[in-house]
This record gives sequence, structure tokens and C-alpha cells, in this order.
Amino acid sequence: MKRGYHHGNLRQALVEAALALIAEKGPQGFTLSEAAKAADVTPAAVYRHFAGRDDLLAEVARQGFDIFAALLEYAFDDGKPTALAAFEATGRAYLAFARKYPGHYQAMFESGLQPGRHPDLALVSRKARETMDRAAEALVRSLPEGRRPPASMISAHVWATSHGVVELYLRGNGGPQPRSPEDLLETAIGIYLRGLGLLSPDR
Amino acid sequence: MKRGYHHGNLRQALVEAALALIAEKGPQGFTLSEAAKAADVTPAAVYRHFAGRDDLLAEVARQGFDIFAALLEYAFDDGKPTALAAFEATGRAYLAFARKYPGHYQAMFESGLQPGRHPDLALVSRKARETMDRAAEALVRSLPEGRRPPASMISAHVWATSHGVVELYLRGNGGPQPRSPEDLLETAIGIYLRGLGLLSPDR
DNA sequence: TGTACATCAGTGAACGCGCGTTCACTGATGTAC
DNA sequence: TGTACATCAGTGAACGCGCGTTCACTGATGTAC
Repeated sequence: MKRGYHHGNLRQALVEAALALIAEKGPQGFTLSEAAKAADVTPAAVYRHFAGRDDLLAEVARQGFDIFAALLEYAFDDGKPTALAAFEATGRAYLAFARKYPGHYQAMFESGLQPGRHPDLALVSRKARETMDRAAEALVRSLPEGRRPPASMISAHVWATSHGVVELYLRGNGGPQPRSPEDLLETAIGIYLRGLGLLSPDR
Repeated sequence: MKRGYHHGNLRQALVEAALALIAEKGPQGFTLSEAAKAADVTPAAVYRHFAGRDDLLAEVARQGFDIFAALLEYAFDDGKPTALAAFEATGRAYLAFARKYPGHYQAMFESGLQPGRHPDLALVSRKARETMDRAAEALVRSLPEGRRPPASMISAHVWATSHGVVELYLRGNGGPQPRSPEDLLETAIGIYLRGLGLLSPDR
């Protein structure tokens, strides 16, 4: 792979180099210098495209939230075929994203950068949460009035459980598990939905 | 606070300095040199008590798992007064630990050190998990035969949800939340237990 | 009780390293005429 | 089509910094006689 003095699309190449580094060594293992080297470029060149290390990391997270929100949206599919099926699909999409985009996921949730410092990051992260809120709202509407918990609570529960499964069981931290993360999340959400009165007790 | 040439109990002082640093700046913000400085000692002195940075960090985590296991054990209280109450108390203890011992918690779950490298760490971490498994087993026994899910699955579910609540809602990462982490976890576990058929639908 | 000496826990200087960041520069690209 | 020039995206050297770790050392402590 030869190239001349100019790179062509260094900005995105740096993002992808960062992604590979993060996926391999964790968000703390990623350094600006190594990302530059992976993109076959001098560290100083990075500053033509990003304000610094944190800015590059934030862009990685931003792109991650973009993909994440799109995946959730696609899985939710406007509540089709049923609110229940759509909600379950949304939960599965969370885990699928974490598995398929580990670099993005870690930049988003494990890199320790606070969204307050990057307004566009906060924006796109809110968008993802709103998608999950909508899935929960559609779900709640199928419950009889008077027995409807707040949708934001339900989405927070599912988000937390999904995140916990990813952190504890998708990463190898707890040693080999008898159950796959997908199975764990599926069963957890199943029992939870039964508790909400949305699944019959014998399913 | 004066002291002579010898410190007295440097080993534990270093552990506590590390804890304070981790609680304040995260597990990646902790450095051997800063811990030494906080303990009013030269960095080289650390090597009289620990093999290096990772070893000190592992000791912090080990002490954390010790406290953690003891707290869970205490909350479970041999399944008294009822298996259900004891189980709920165990879930609450998880969150209480994360809140009260943030340095320990982060060293244990967010520092990126793998238990495989520190055998005694793996041992004491297994002990904590076994306590939670026992709480789940006691719980399952109050279900009719034939409707008993594996206890290890239940404890994995609750562990994951608790961990997710800690990561997402106890740390300030998601901005101000309308609901406290304690409330979120309580409601999540409540709905989950109802799904298991352990709580009546109208509680 | 006093002294000699071994043991041990600290010091302080030094090391090599990789980091993020800056700066003046230069080679390539694109545009105006 | 050709030329002059502005713009831009890279280079390469240098910086100061803090890190983990090592080493020969020294001051304090405890023990034997």
C-alpha cells in the first residue's frame, strides 16, 4: 500500500486505527501516537484533523453512538410486528452491537470521557436512549391502564441489564461461562417481561 | 503526622493511598508513584512490599472482594427471615458496596486486571460469586418443583443488572437521573422476581 | 544494662521509555489567469 | 495548455513530563551475648 505525501482520508483512517487499537487493548491502551503509526503517519499529522487525543476518542464514540442508534432503530422497526417482539429485538440489538463493534462500544462506555465535554456526543447519545425509550413506551401501551410503569424506568432496567451482561459475560473477565451472553440476556429479559405481565407464566 | 525513617505499616498505607486515588480519578488514574507520594514515601519503597504496580492493584482488589463477600454473606444471613427477603437484601448489598467502597469496586471490576494472573484474587472472587449463588439456590427452593430455573442463571441475572445499574447510573456518566440507582435496582429486581413467580402481581 | 552486629525498610539518584504536543518546515494539490 | 501562486496536509525534530523500575546506599530496629 503506497501513498504519496498526502494521505487521502487520514481522518477516517485514524478513527479506524483507533478502533482497532481499542478493540485489541482497551480504551486505555489506545494512544494517539500508536494510532498515527498504524495509519502510517507522524503523530503531529493527527493535529490537522483532531484537537488532540480526547477529540479523536470522542469522534470514535460519536460514530459508535450513530451506529448504535441506527441499529436500535432498525431493530425496533416502529414496533412491528408487535410491541413485544420489537422490544425484545431491541434488547438483542444492544448485545449484538457490543459484540460486533467492540471498539466503538468501549469508546462509548468504558473510555471514561464525559459527554458533557463534547456536546455533539451528548446529542447523539441521547438519540440512542430515546429510541430505547420509545420501544418501552410502545410496550407499556399494551398494558392495561393503571398498571403501566414509567417507560423510562423500563428502558433503564433493560439498558442496565444489557450493559451488565456485556461487561461481565461478554468480556472474558469472569472466566469461561456455561451460558452465552445472548442466552443470559434473553432469559433475563424474558423473566422481566413476565414480571410486567407481558408474557404468560408458562412461556 | 511525623514519622521516622521507618513507616510502621507502609503496606496498608499504600493500599489506602491507592484506594483514594482510584476513587478520585479512576483505576487508570492511579499510579505507583502517586500512591507512594500520598503515603509520604519514595516510589522505590513500594518495592519492599509489592512486586510492582499491578501487584499493588491486585491487593486492593483482593481486599475489595474480601469485604464484598463478607457484605453479601451478612446480607444473605443464611436465608433469614425468608429466602425472598434474604435474596433482595443481597441485591441491595451489591449496590451498597459499590457506593460505599468505590475505590475497591473499580479496582475489582474496572481496572482491567485479569484474575487469571493472580490466583488468590480468583479465589476470593469465586467466594463472592458462590455467596450469591447460594442466595439464588435458597430462593429457587421456594418454587414448586418443575418450575425451578438454574440458580446460577438467576444469580448471573441479578449480578448483571446490579453491575449495569452501578456502571450506568451510580457513576455520573449519563447525566442527572430522575431515579436513584437504589430505586432502579429495587424495582428491576422486584419485577424480575414477579416474573419468576415469587412475588404476587399486585405488589 | 550495654555493646556489637545482622537484618530490614527506607532513601535518592538514575535509567530508558513512550507519551502528548509545538513548531518551523516542505512537498503536493488545486486554482486563477 | 502552461505558469504562478495560495492553500493545505503532511514531515521531522524537539520539548518537558511522569511513568515504572533498578541500584547501591544508609538509617533504624531488634537480637545475642
